[in-house]
Amino acid sequence: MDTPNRHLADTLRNLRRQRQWSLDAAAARTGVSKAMLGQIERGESSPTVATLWKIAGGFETSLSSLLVPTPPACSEPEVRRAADLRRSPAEGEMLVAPLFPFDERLGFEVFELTLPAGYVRRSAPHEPGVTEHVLVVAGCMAVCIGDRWHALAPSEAIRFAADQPHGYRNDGDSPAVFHNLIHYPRQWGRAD
Amino acid sequence: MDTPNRHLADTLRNLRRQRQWSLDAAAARTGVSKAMLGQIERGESSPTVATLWKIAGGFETSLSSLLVPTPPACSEPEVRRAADLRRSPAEGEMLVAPLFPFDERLGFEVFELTLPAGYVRRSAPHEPGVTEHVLVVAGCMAVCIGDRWHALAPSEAIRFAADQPHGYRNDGDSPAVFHNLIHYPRQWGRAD
DNA sequence: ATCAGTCGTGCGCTAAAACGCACAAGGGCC
DNA sequence: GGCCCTTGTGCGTTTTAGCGCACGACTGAT
Repeated sequence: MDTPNRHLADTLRNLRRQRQWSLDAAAARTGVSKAMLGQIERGESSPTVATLWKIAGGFETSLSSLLVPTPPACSEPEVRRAADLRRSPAEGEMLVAPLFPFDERLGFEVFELTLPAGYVRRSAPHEPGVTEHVLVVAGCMAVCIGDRWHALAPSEAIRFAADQPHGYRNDGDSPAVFHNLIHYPRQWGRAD
Repeated sequence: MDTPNRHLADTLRNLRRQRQWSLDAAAARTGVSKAMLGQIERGESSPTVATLWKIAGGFETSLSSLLVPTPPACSEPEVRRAADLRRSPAEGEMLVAPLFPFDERLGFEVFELTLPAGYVRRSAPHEPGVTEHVLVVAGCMAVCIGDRWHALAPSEAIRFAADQPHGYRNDGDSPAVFHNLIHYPRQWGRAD
């Protein structure tokens, strides 16, 4: 399988053309011979990590951008209407409205959560490296991280590592609403 | 400079140990000889992209994770209190409260924006690949993407490519509040 | 003259096999 | 029982051989 070599070939050639560098110029900047660069650009050679590192350095770019295709940003605007959001909750239960599902390119997902008055929820830890954000929209609530509760008012927010037990609690008399933004550590360039 | 090889060596050995695989087992799964794997783990060899691809495949992980150190997630919870948020706006001006500044590890930043009644703002395009999210907290507003306006009510949201002219408008009589989440394309493994 | 591609050579990556090491299971003996 | 030696097995390392990466020099084309 030479998928990464193919992509490497294309991006490297595009990068060089884009900057109007000759093979010699690129060789001078990267410290890699022009012959090697030419072969890589044509997909005839699979460079070692060491030379790839020199190339990335000379081009002042990242290793990853040379190896894995940078996913194109979403072109069409995506709107979430109220009609899409209202998930039927059991009475007295938490209401979960997915605003934006997980997107590989962005690395996170966003929910709108509504907690009935007095509601308490504890969540199991997520995978290691997961970061959760709570942005209070309305109501008075508290977030539990580990064993400490953090009280939050509207317009306040908290960010915490979610790979530990955590929970939410509504301290007020009216429903509490908050945006829940969960970020997962990126896994780029999966091989299968 | 052998920084990536050093990191590759450590992470590869850790990964294998963590899964309790012998070199033979790893060789069977990756299709790379155990001798090669041993040398790479010991930092004695700089593998080619092709073999690195096979290794990533066998370990069911990403190329990037083998090459660049995965930044640790934030360990201490970060709270944004109301006191931190209130930026003094000129009267009749837009109020910008930074909730979470840009974080290299997460790739985005979050603001809370408040638009006075009738306020209209146009923004210049961001860099290519930037994705913007508008999550309406209160009020009736509209978002302009390119030349089209999208009306939004509370609890509604929109995601769009921000590398084009865009703008916000408050359609109601009361201030409109929304969370603004801006994602920047990641650049991993810079060589310098 | 400049740029891209090719040729020949050496070194390094890569795989298969052989090696050394540690540990556990037995087997014979006192 | 305790003891020593052997055998076997699994693991990581080292060796051997060759294929391919990587470079400098050359050629051709515009």
